[in-house]
Amino acid sequence: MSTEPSTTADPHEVLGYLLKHANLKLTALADAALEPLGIDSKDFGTLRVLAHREPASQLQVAQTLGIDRTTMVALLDALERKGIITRRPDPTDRRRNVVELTDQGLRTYDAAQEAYAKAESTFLAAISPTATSQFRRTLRTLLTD
Amino acid sequence: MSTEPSTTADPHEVLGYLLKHANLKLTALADAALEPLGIDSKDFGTLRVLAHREPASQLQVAQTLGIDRTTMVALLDALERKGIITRRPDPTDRRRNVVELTDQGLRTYDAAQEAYAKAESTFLAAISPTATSQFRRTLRTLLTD
DNA sequence: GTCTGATCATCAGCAGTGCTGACGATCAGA
DNA sequence: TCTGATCGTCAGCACTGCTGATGATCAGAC
Repeated sequence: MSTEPSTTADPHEVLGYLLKHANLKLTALADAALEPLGIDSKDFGTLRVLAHREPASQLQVAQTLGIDRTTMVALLDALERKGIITRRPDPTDRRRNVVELTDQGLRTYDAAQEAYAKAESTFLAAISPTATSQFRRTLRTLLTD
Repeated sequence: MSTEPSTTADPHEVLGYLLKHANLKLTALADAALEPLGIDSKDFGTLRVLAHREPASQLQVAQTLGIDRTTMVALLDALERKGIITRRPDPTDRRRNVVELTDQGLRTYDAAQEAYAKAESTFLAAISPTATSQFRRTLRTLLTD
């Protein structure tokens, strides 16, 4: 049986391939949709975290996104240069930077949210709403395992 | 509505996050399972393509895997150094290299296939077989769109 | 035959990403 | 006041994937 593979004959059936390319496709769609706003899907992830939390430290944001704290630095540098976020020392713990959306950042986020939703719809256009929520639920289950 | 986001409040709900981390988790599991064999999940993809085709040119393999032809060079270099594949000029078109599994490569592939299947099962352990095939089908649909 | 344009594998170089390890500043507790 | 830990930052490394160039080769036009 192990020398007579059948179901794995098509590399396109392999989960790793499917996940990788699904991710690539969605990212490409999102990046294209967000490009007019001057941000990409990675930036958008950061904005989303900031928009839905109390002003957070850099580390908290990074951990929520699942990226390294050193990677977060450059990401925030770029967003700060664009006037989308601000950093200021946390008065209660001056080791920390409090990261917040600026007013402009909030406007950018609102526009970005629409753009991203559109990209996600495009990505999901081929499957039904039921299949979509099932898909999302499955992914969540696989991760929280 | 766009200023009152609800379903997107949790960054972990976002498709991009879910896909990325699902991919990361599966890759980590597969790499760990394949590590004793001296290969990783990327190498395994190459082996699978080679095992299920007529001896193919480098370009064909790269296109099947969806990676760049220049990336394929280094990948095959490593596999050749390990004695898993061979390259020889195609007699009918000497611009091409015919890439083939060696006998050792075939043995490695057989072992790798079992190891990878085990990793995939671990990854999918939390969902039912029905949900698994549904999941696979959905991914395929999203990509062939 | 001989050009011309295309194809293939390779290589150098570049950009993006993520990591480790170090640093200074700061905090919390002994 | 010490000691050890934490946070943000930075330099440096590794990995990946890309572009653009090169040399060898092929196929078709003439």
